[in-house]
Amino acid sequence: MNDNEDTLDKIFERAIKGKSIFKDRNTLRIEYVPDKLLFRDEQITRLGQILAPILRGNKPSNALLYGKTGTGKTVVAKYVMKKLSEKSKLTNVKFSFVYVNARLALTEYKILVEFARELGMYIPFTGLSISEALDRILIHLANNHLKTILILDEIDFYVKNYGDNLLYEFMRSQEKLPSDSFISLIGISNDLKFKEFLDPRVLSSLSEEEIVFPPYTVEELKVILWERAKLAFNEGAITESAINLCAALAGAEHGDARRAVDLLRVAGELAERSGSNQVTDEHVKMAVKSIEKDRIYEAVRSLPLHAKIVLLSILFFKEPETTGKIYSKYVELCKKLGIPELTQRRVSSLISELDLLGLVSAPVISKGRFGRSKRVKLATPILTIKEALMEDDTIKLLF
DNA sequence: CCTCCACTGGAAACCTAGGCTC
DNA sequence: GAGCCTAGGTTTCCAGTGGAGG
Repeated sequence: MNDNEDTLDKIFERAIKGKSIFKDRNTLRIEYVPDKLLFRDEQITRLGQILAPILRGNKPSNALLYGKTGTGKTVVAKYVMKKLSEKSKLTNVKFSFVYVNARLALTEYKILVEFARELGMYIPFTGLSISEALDRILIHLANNHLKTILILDEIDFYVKNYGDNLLYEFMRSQEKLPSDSFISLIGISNDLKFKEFLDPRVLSSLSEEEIVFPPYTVEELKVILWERAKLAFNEGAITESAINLCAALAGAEHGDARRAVDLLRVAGELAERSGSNQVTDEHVKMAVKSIEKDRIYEAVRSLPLHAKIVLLSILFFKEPETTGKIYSKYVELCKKLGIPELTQRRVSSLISELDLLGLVSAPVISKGRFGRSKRVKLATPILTIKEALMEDDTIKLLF
């Protein structure tokens, strides 16, 4: 029996016996909201106090939650909203809460589209002005006497890219709404500096209440992971040192619980796939690599065609190259494909975008007499990028 | 100290897809 | 269907620039 057969055999064997590493892998998903949130009592209480007035039909203050990624902001917000919804069934007050992630929505307009969709109304994905879209939402709220709490996640991303117009409109929306409906805004931010971009009026209104989420310590992460592991894995399916390693790796960054839980999930999946019956340190180490690879793969795959061609052009050079050189290569590739090429100005922007995604590194350097340009080189394993680029039918023609 | 390369990156104009009103 | 609107991507234009070589 060779290794493959051996592995398959183990997997099938376990499937038959109904025994697996996981008891309930859903508890390790990002969206999962646990019944009990650890080390966040203070924040939960504060947010609860802030939002409680809605149970009597009054408008809660706007609030701002901030802290680094994976410090529990989103999960606390969702948790409190869940509890609040349950409580509201006992009273007559009807309200809705809407969760929108600004970074996933991408544009100002799409935030509104998302907001509307969550309220159960339809707004066309193009064709309306922003103010028209907002007006429609307000009319909908007014007609249905809706009290709404809008949780705007990654609000810093939105403000940095689009300014605070929309926030300002939300703040002023009360003037256009009857007294029995309102929008309260809960902003969630990874970055405190974004306040500098806000108009003072918006700032004072948004940060009527502020809740800070400190990073988890490694010790706290360990406890959190243990709690999750108990729900997710079968008895004895994970070693203590594997959990500690997850906690240590995530703690080394900045106490990122999301990353810690992610590591645990992927490590579990890898262990299961390899036919092992226990998650060990080795699986965690493999998980680190696997997560990084997936990230790159996904980033490349979702790139628009021209960005992919630019990336491929960069791939051709072993040494760091200037924008000019890469542009010539890019033009050459476009000719081969028989598609019209973009201007160098645009390609320069595309390179900057690839830099932002972390796929390439492209700092601007000066070479004195020989001009000033970006120094472009890959920042990620070439094989992974190649593999991901091959997925594209058009790009494939160039290999 | 000055020059001048090979761009950078801001600003505005332009194009396209789609929805609006009448 | 005409004539209007907007968002988002792109092109056009161009002033600005860090520093090696003179």
